[in-house]
Formats: sequence, structure tokens, C-alpha cells
Amino acid sequence: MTARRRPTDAELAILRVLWAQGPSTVREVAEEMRRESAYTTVLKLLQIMTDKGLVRRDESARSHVYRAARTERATQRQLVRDLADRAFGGSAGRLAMQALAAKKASPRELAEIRAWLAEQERKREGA
Amino acid sequence: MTARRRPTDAELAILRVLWAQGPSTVREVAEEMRRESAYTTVLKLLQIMTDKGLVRRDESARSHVYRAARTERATQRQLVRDLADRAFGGSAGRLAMQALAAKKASPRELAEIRAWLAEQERKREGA
DNA sequence: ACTTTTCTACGACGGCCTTCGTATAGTTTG
DNA sequence: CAAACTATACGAAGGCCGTCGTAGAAAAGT
Repeated sequence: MTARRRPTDAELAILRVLWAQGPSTVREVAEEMRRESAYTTVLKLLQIMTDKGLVRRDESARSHVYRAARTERATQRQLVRDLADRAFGGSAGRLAMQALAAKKASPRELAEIRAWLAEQERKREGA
Repeated sequence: MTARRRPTDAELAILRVLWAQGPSTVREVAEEMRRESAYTTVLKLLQIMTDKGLVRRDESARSHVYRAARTERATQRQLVRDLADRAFGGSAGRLAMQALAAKKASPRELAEIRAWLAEQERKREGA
């Protein structure tokens, strides 16, 4: 069974680059992170992440090309669920409330939430 | 400069007990966690957490009494902010959206969100 | 008093994370 | 071709985490 372990901080930092840039070589990732980590550190991490299944590696060229194995969204969901379990008694809803309370929302976010709310109510009526 | 580090998994598990039960002795915490950790493990963790400032210790009795140094709410906020930074480009709003998407909300949560939304709009009008 | 129980303190181990240096091999360039 | 460059692989070090055993003091029970 694939008991999913959550990505570590350094792994997440690399995934962020991969999501933003799309499939990349070690050099491309390292270049983007040159303030944070040396080239060989990024390489090593990517190798480990390959073993863990966090990224996929295309070895057809000499410079291997890495891509995230899971989408940003899927990973976010995993992390949210994980945090909900660890600190919110499993309630993603309470987590959401805290997140809202923590920050003023942009108009765009406000609109999204309004839309989401409307949909929830529609579902409720429908049922 | 209290560069706050986030509590580890085991530390958070202990904090959860402390928040739920209020100030407790090692035994009381360990009893609640007997499925997870041995007595001395809980003890050691609490000692480390004392050094880190995560809990406060009252040594006036032979059995020391520990209490969480920060409220559950404050810690939740910290964790939310941390996750937002690491996986949502710093946007707690986007984190909230993901959390909402991940789960059907209860009527109670729905009501809270409606209230929150109304308040946001009131603020916006006022400004 | 002595034995048993109940504490805290401490040390140590194994594991994982992150770091980077070095080795080695393939590629480009003068 | 030889030198310089660029890749991957690998090993090792240092740090923190979580685990628990053991020692030894204090208290309670008999």
C-alpha cells in the first residue's frame, strides 16, 4: 500500500519549481533555486524524489528531465488533508475558517468563495 | 527574534492532548497517548518542548505540570500561514479554497462562512 | 526499615533530511 | 587529441526527531 508520506520542505521547494516551469533538467531547477541550494544538492534531492515516486525522470537525453509525478492541486489537497488531521481534528472546514480569518481576501478570492457558497446552497436545496 | 519553528508531528500530538485536557502531568498525557508513545518518550518530548518554549512547566509539585505555551488557535494560525507559504504561494485564501473544495461543509460551517463573507463585504463598502 | 512504586534526568541509537565534495564518464571545443 | 566543460552517481557528514532503557531520587505502602 502506498501510504503517502508528505513531501519535506526541500522537496516541496523543488516541486514548486517543477510546477511553475514544467518538466526541467537539474540545471534548470538549480538555476531557479541558486539562492537556496547548490547544484548537487538539487540533483541528490531529485534522485531521492525519483525513488520516492514524487517525480518522474526521463533519461532519454544525457541531461535527464524531471517532472512532478502529481499535480500541484493534488499535492495541495494532500497537504491540506494532512494538516486538517494533525491540527484541526480532521475538519477541513475548520481549517478553511482559520485560513480565512488569517488574511484579508482579495476581491477575486471573495468572488470565488461567494460562488462556492452559492453552489453549496444549490446542492442543499436540490437534495 | 523568535524565528518560530513549526511543531513536529509528535510535538503537535502532545499539544493536542494539552489543549483538550488543560494543564497535565506527564502521566496524564502519556495515559491519553498510550497507544502512540511510551511514558518516557512523552516525558522526553515534554522536556524538549519546554526548552523550545512550546510548553510551560510548573515544578512546584513533584509531578511537574505542563501546559501549552500558546493557544490552539494561535498555533493553528501559524501552521496555516506556514502551509500557505510553502504550498500556496503565500495565499491563505487559496489554501482556504482548497480546504473547502476538499470537503462538504456542515450547515454550521456554511453559516460561519456566510457570516464571514458578509463581514468582508461590509468592510469593503466602508472603505 | 525495607520494598515497591513513581517520578525526573540523561544518554544513546537508528532513521531521515539536507548538505555538499569527489569520482567518473560523456561532450564540446581549440 | 587533449583540455575544459557538464552530467550523473555516490558517499559521508551533521543535524534533528522520535524512540526508549536505565539510573537514581523521592514517596508510599507493608
